[in-house]
Amino acid sequence: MAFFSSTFVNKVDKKGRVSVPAPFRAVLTGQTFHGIVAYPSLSEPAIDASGIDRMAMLSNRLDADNPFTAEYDPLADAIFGDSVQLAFDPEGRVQLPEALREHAAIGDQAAFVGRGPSFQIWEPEAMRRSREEIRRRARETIAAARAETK
Amino acid sequence: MAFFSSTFVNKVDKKGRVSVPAPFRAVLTGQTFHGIVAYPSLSEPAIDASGIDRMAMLSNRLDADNPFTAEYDPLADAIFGDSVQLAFDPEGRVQLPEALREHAAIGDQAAFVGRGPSFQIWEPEAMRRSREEIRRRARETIAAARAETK
DNA sequence: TTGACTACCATGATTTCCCATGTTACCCCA
DNA sequence: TGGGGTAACATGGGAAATCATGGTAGTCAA
Repeated sequence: MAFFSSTFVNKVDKKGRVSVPAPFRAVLTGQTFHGIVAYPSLSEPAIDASGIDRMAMLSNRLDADNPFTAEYDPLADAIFGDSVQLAFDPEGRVQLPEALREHAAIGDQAAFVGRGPSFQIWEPEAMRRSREEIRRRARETIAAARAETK
Repeated sequence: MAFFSSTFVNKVDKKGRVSVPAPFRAVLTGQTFHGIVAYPSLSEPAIDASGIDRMAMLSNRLDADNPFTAEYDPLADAIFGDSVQLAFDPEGRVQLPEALREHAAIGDQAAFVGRGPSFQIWEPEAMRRSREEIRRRARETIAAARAETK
């Protein structure tokens, strides 16, 4: 019943290792796989990630919802085909594969962004820009809603 | 069901710690997470906060929908990316992260303002000004309404 | 043997916990 | 009703544990 929340920026060392923020690791304790599952985001230059339990759940839901629809194949393919299980080392770090780092343009820093049941990993500057854009839109939506009620 | 009400001003020490007013803590007892959830207000220089149960509710609603819809991203980001879970220390204090303190321009004092199911944290002087402004507008609205009925 | 990966160790910084203090609010009783 | 006592609370500082990070050595496989 814990969530991934908040944002943490950690360093990526020469070997490609990154510390997963301790609060995130805490959320994952007790799961069957001691690490995270990661795959490239379908819509953003970021890495989507969560514990393995959620992947299992997603798999079930996808399968139950639409195993024969047109959307299933590409979706299932994108998610499970490109997903990687990254185990924690004794210090709670994971090794980001080159392909994932490239997708998110991650250099020597990685931003972990909580999203409730899952989280994302961004290149910090790209995340800042994306977030700014999101806030701008949110404010516009609010403003539009207010204008309507007048 | 209890509500956050009244206003309390407490000190922020060198380490960034603040006592959450005892009456507010009392409202939060019994929740699954012993602390508060805080995030920057979209429209004001203040910090919005509440217990974690409210977050859990939001999360469940989000996740019940298909997590691959277009609305999911910005919403999940706004709610969880910017929110922080702040645990109580044994004395009932929380540590306000630098980013939040900055957003609300909080120095060595913080004002806790009850808002029913949630509360806000302000820099005391900014809160005073904001309240004054709100009252002024309320008076104007009333005055305008009276003028119309004449 | 080389390269990649994993475990192990060291270090500095931060955070958390624990204890002490002063103050205020509340209660009980004479 | 006045006074003393007690409990709750906000606050401060120091100690201990946690965490992020960097480097080194060992292991396995190609």
